[in-house]
Amino acid sequence: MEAYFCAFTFFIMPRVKLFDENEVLTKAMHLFWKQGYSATSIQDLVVHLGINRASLYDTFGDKEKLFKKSFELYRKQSIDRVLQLLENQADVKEGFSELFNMAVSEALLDKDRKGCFAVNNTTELVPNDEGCQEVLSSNRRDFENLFYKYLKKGQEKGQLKECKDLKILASFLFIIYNGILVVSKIQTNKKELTDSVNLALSLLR
Amino acid sequence: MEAYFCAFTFFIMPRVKLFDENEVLTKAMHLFWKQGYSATSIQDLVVHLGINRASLYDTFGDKEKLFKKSFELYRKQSIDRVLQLLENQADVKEGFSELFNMAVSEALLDKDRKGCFAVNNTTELVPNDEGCQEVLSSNRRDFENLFYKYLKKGQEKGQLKECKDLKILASFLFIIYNGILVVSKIQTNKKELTDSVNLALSLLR
DNA sequence: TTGTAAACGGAATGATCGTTCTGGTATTAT
DNA sequence: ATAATACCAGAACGATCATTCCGTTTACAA
Repeated sequence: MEAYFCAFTFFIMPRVKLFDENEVLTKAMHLFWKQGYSATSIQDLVVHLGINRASLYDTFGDKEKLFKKSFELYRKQSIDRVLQLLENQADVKEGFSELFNMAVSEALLDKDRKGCFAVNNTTELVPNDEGCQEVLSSNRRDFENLFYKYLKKGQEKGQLKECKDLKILASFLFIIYNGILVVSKIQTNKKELTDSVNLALSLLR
Repeated sequence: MEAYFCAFTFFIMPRVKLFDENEVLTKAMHLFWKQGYSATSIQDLVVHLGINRASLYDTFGDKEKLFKKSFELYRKQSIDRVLQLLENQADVKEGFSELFNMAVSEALLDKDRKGCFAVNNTTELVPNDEGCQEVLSSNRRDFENLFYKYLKKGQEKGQLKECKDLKILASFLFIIYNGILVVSKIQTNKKELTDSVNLALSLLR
């Protein structure tokens, strides 16, 4: 009887997790996105995430680990969104037009002026954090590859008459995308932004 | 005699300043540029500037004032450099080519990967600091106006055959410039960067 | 009921933050 | 020599930082 009892104590599973880890991580993502790594304190996180300080450490390790997990979530979500947006648009030029104009619209609507987490991360952390550089390099590669495949598909459908090097075109579009994400944080005139975007898109012919 | 003495005590000028304020400010600029505002401590500054903690406060007020003065210095220097670079190049397209390629070269040479202080400042501070937004807006306007005047001059010399809206072209070039400054922090392949730059410049015709 | 672990509020840790203060030294015009 | 000031080294301030720990409550499977 005692042996029976001891054997089964290993399988006791008391109190399932109450808060949703992904939900909490999403909140952390938004706070880091808005404030950056250095300017966000654990106290900020405790208040904003709505979970206990100790639970935070138990679940995510430490501040840096939580930040990196938050950024990974952002990265995944943002590339998924872009992928979906482009896949839903059969015309190449129209696809990039939607992507860039969406970036502009969202930037101007966001009262927090968070910008793009990846860009923010690039400027805040790259000088000192080496591990971060790899993540951001992967991010750039992922976007450029995504752009490239989309361009290729459009080319095969005959939507690009001028025979440009699509690799170059993809990295050009990534540069433009980043430029838009930065400038739309300080330029609030939508027309000026969209005019510039359209000018850039005139290279897709 | 006593009256004579008292009158002249107003004109006693003991011990002239030993350190050069501009020299110290330049050092502060480089540190803030590299590390950002939040991640730079007063202790960092004391060590890096080589002046006493109290002298720092006597001379510059507080951390925020020192940061803003540092950024103003950067802003002035950077626009002066760009102005000079463009003025020394009679051909519009060649001028922007030099500007963008210089940005790429400098980014790849800088082992600190500091990027552009203005871009860093945009991403780090805009969400929370309102006074900073005005400075950055002025910065954008200054650059776009500078670009516009340079384009105008080129157009009058017949260097731009296609009749584009030069205001739009100027803000497009500012977006590209910002994009280059961000992407060159994580993209270390020079050829890919310059190829993209050249593609963007093909809009100048 | 009972054992187990999740989650909690909140205190405590030691380090570092920005800032101010103290006291002493160096320099300069009188 | 003297008065005035620039500059320094370093201590001290209270606040906040990231992190750990404690004691208690909660929920669930056995």
